[in-house]
Amino acid sequence: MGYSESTGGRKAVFNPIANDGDDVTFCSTCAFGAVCVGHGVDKIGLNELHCLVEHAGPYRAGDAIFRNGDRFSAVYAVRAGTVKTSQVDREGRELILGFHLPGELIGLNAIHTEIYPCDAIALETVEVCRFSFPALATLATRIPQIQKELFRRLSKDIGDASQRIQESTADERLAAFILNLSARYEARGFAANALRLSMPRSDIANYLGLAAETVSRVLRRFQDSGLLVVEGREVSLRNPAGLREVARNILPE
Amino acid sequence: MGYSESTGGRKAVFNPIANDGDDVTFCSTCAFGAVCVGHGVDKIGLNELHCLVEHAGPYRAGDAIFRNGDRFSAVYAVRAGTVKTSQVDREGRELILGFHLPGELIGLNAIHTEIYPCDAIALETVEVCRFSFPALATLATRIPQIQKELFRRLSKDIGDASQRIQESTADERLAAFILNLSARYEARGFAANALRLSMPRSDIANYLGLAAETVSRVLRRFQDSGLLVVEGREVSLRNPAGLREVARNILPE
DNA sequence: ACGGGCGCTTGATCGGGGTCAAGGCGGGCC
DNA sequence: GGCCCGCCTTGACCCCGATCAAGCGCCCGT
Repeated sequence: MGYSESTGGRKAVFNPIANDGDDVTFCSTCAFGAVCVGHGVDKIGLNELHCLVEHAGPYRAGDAIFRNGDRFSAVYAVRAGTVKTSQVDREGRELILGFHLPGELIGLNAIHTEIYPCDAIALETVEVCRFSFPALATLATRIPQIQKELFRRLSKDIGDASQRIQESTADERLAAFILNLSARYEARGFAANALRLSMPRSDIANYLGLAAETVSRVLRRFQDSGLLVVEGREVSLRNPAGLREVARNILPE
Repeated sequence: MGYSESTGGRKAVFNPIANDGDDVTFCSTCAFGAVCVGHGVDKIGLNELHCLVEHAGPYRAGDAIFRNGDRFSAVYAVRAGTVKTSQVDREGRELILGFHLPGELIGLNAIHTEIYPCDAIALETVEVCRFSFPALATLATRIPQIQKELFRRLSKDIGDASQRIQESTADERLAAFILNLSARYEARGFAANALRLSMPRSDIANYLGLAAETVSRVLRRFQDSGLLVVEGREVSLRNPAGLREVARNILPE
């Protein structure tokens, strides 16, 4: 609600670069919204982040934010839309690393080699915030809360990737995937029980290590047993507790 | 060579805490050896790291360096021996996250929650260096090379975990596993073509998402086709190029 | 309105590897 | 020294999900 109402103030901002909204609106869905507002970064820190960020986009579905092999220079926070990151192995097969919603950071896996190890592709209309990494790292030395938040996000990505390795059945994986998306949408203020998949079945299958046909069949079985209703890419959760039961084996202890 | 000869100077060191060797020897196999010696940290930075580190161990096989659920307070660099990190899901099944050789950092995946999400268990006699994380983070704000090295290691862990997700056959996984171990041993100055597995087959199987029986069978097949020779936990690579060929599908592009 | 293509679904078959079962071997402890 | 237990191996069987194949429906462009 505050979002649409605040558009009237869009031009009365102090931020000289990414001034498409006032500071609260600008960061409310942004990667650093939490750290700025919630983790003790003061007005000055917020200001400095705003000076650092560059708003980029919109990208259309299929456009690349960065590409495998590009020289690493920045991390990006998704601001709107969904981004998929993926690699291609030497057989030409795609391996999808993740689907990234607004507020999530991409490019962190490139720090180590200074080369992006994956493509970042818009799945729908996408806007991002670009943070020059050298500048961000320098800022992190001056503002410990920003350093801490970077450490946190890197650490979380390790845990998330580890979680995906777990042995499990197609049912467990798909249930966990839907629940995970649902939770992330909910955390962003969307309905928890109705979500729109922004990627084709084949991408879901690839991400989960399944065949597209299996995704289709399992979704149908979930629907037949009343767990959810699927209509194209729209999914309505009808029995979240039941889904959680199906996924329970691979949810964190 | 310089190692055994330097023992004569063991007591003539400036480091007040972890003074079991001179500075070069102490760090030569340590997580921060590279950053101290190779990435531009000067004498002062090295000194500061030395003041921060606490040498711990020896741990015997089966001992825990830390446990799932423990409050996160420090990261550890393996100094000697091999450490496995593993989680237990709610069905009681183990999920092995990694095997960590000397010079590798463990505990980075706990930053995010401030709770260790896994057990760290010694597979043989192990010594570690403990770095209080708050102190390390503070030091990182003052010494950018240390901050950078932490970012790098976190980033690398993300990439490593992502790599493991890839669909692949038992043969590919096992070949890649052996080659990976071989390369890591070689980078630490050990023979590349003769290595000792420090974990039981069941742990290898768990780590690779296979059954122990499959590991056994595939190793036998590799041996029958002349790729390597297995004798208990001793593995001799006889045809590394052939192994690389088997693993090629899942090696980075 | 129509054609075409891509994404999705559903069915049929097949195979890699998990599981169950039964030894063999080796090392530690009394 | 001998026993025992845990690790490893080998064999037989079977199941989940991949693959192959066919058809459907929706959207998009002309």
